[in-house]
Amino acid sequence: MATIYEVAKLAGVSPATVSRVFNGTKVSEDRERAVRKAAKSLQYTPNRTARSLRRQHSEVIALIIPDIENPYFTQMARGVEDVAQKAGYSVVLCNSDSSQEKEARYLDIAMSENMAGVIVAPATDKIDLSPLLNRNMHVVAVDRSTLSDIDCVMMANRHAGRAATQALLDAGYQRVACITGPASIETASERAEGWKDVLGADSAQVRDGHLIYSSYRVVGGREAMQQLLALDPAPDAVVAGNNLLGVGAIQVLTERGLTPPAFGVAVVGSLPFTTLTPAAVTVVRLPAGHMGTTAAQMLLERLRGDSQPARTVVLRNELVLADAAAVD
Amino acid sequence: MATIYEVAKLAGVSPATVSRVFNGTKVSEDRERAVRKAAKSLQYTPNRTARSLRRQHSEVIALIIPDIENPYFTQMARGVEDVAQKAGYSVVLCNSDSSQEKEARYLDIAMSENMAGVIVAPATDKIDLSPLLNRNMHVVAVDRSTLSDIDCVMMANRHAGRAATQALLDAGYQRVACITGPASIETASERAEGWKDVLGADSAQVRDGHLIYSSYRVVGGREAMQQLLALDPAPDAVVAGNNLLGVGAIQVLTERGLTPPAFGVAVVGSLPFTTLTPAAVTVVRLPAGHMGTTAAQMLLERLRGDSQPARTVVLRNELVLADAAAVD
DNA sequence: GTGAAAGCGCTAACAG
DNA sequence: CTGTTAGCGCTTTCAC
Repeated sequence: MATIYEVAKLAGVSPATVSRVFNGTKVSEDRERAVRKAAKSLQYTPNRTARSLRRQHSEVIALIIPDIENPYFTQMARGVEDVAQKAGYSVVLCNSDSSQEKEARYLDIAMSENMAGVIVAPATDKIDLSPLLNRNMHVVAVDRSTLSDIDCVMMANRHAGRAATQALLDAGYQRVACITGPASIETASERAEGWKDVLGADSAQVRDGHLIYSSYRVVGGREAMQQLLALDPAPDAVVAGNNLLGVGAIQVLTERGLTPPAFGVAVVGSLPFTTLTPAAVTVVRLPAGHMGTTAAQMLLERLRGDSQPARTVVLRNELVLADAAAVD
Repeated sequence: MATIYEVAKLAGVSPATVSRVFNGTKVSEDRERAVRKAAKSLQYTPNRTARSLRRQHSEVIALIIPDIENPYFTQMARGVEDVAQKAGYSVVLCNSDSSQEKEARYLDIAMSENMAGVIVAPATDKIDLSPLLNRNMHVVAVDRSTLSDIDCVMMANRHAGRAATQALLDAGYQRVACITGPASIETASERAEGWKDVLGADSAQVRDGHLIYSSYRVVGGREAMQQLLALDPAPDAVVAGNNLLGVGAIQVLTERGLTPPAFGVAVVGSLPFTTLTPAAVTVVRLPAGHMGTTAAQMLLERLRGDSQPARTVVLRNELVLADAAAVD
């Protein structure tokens, strides 16, 4: 691997000059030409490790998400990438797998690799960002808030829960149940709160176990839906707290011949790969990609030196009564 | 940020001893205790950048994929992660977005960040691995082969294409069309070859434009399906070359009231988030997760010094006539 | 505008 | 077993 010293020697200049050429500092035209030529002939690539060590930061942004298999998060990742790339940053995706431990490990890596910044969708509410913050690293939270005083971009979760529930009621369903994620996850409990808002805290549903906290996964949706169908009286509609829960619930319903609209379904979050009939399922679309771009923009501002107080931005969602399979 | 020098001073030992403690080299028990205590009180974290610079390699593996939004690849990523984690490596995911340029950029980063190795699903067949290989980096290809002489793990694509086509014929469909990805992508052309194998190169379908090369995306499936339905005579069944193509095709069919099995559909690749009726769609399941674990294992072997000739492993796929939504 | 030189934080000889 | 020391490749004052 060629170094600046070899390039310098070949070009007949000092290593400092080579460095300057690759960092945009002014260098006389002829020397620059010589350097570039030498660099090319030696296949020189700047060593980022050395550069980071010297500069104390790299040009890469860490994006830590709880579930790499959930399209919601990968769509968000796309958003982050799009804006980061344009600003000259690369983003590396880390899957915490909803594990606090793995998450801590990746946070540690981001720190000790001198990464430029991190965007994290916290796996739990116990995430500890203090080591990074003490080191003056920039971190922005997405999807879920943290205890730390940092920039944050979230969805209007409670509102989404309300909209989904109301849509089902408006469609004439009588007993609207709710399946959501782990109670310890903010998005899950907030969406459930939205459901309660509409039904009323003392309604029959809320009393009768029509609210199920499950895992944010397809299998969680399946199990919860089965539980709901075993109830007496059973619900005639359900609000699914996220996309995967929605898929699981619909799968079970379809298997039992209760394909929507025979049984009402509203899901919070898009169903990007579904093949369902249009208009059968209500979707409260969450702008995952937009969340990603917003978070990336906020991080970039910080990296550029912006030091205004921490901001929280809440993204509006969009009620879609029509085709659940529509492109997002 | 604390350094080993500060820890050394506080613990009353030399920096080398601190380094040894954090690298598993033998150190007397009392000194080790002193070092750990000092490290903890200073919140010391080893600086990976410095370590990589010195050691000339890091403990992270780069995984470069062409589409982060495709569950096929994220499932593969899960597989890679699972085995890498256990071996003490972290994996960072890079999305090349099917762009040769972005891919090159990430390859460059992997190289200049001294990463331990890379696993790449090539965006195009023109991928140039020589810079990495010249540097003696270990790279394994997944999903698609390269011109370089490296380890590679692939699916039995042609066989999958054959199986899908045959299943449709066995089910009684008469005119089986095929939608596949860009002809320049190996998996796409191979799966189409499988389709041709079954129908016969001089069959009516093959002559009549019943094979469409599209993009490996939902919208590509939609467009191709619309084209096929406009044909006269129109096909009565279709083989979709990958999961997203399958989703797009089924969406269009459903919109036109041709929900399978009214129109036959066989897809190469799983449909993890679909909500379709069981048994309506034939799926040739591709073991994406397994591909990931296999690739990671091969890479790890190389990192441990294995230098046997490059191997290519081809994974068997599995024909699933039943529930397309089944868990993989 | 350019070069010399001093590290960034760590590991790995090399002595002891 | 332990300390001293010389860099890994780069950027960046500081003089010229």
